[in-house]
Amino acid sequence: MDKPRDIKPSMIDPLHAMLGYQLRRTSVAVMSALADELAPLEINPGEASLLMVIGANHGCTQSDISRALRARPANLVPLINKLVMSGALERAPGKGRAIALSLSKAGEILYAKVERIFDDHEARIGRSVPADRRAELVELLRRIGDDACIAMHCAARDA
Amino acid sequence: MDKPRDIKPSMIDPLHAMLGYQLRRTSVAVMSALADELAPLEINPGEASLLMVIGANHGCTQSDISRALRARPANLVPLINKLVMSGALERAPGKGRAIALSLSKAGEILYAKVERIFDDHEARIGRSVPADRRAELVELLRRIGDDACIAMHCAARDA
DNA sequence: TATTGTTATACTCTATAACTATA
DNA sequence: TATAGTTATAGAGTATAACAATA
Repeated sequence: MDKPRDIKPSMIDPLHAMLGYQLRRTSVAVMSALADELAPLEINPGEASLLMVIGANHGCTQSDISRALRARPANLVPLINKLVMSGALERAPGKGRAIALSLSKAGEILYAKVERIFDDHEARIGRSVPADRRAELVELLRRIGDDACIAMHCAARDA
Repeated sequence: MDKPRDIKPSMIDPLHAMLGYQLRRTSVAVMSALADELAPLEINPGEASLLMVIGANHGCTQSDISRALRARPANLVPLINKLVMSGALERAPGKGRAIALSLSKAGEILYAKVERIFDDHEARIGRSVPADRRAELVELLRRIGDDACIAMHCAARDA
């Protein structure tokens, strides 16, 4: 994690007021904090969000998850394998080649712990935002992200 | 970049309302868009922010930059080397072992292009935010990031 | 054939440790 | 010795291509 070194007072930071840069800085700091909070469970944020999605969507498939989390199916394989290996996830045959994923008994227990850590984490990072403004902020972020995506695909199409 | 695949309507996204998750999603989308916008200059966002910092702080050193950008000095080496190699940066002897970095003539031209791309990029991603709210949003992000950092170091200290 | 899942792989980012050079 | 810079390297995270399995 970044050490909190003081920046030389004479330095000008031209990125200081930039939304894009602060988005990235904040995201890195927040993800790093979440990783620390999850460390006692010996899972990382990626595995934790996998558990959250499966816990809320019992029987969903790997491609359902890849669409929900916007991750490449290939990159989910090692995460799912680890959680199956550790006994948190169970696979059951699904339609076609699909495999339905669900939480085992042990998985439910882990899921409850992850859910709690996520809630605490949210409360912690949300402290700086007035409570009545949080939903608005999340919605705003979602819109900025969606617009960036759309702009990008337009650019790709025009090229 | 993520393909805009539709999520199955029956899927519940438990992360949808989470600030931490949307921060990350948005940051990834925005950075990816910036990378696309910078591609014609054959530099990436990291190299571009290096140029921005040096352009605004003529004669600064590598450790000044690493503090300003919160990057490891070791990770700046290949970026600086590339920009020196391409003729955009010049090195001059500084205090002690320090090296003062500045823009060459060619670097100034590249810097102007980068600055313009950054400005356009900011305008594009800021479109979703009412103009009178942008500074407030950036300040809010900065506070969330700083708090996450502090909380993390407290946790590390308490452990 | 279209969809799903898996393997292998490569590239980027980020982190640490160990080293050199200068005051 | 403290600070600055470099090298080598290891670990995530994320991307693609090629392939296998099922309807």
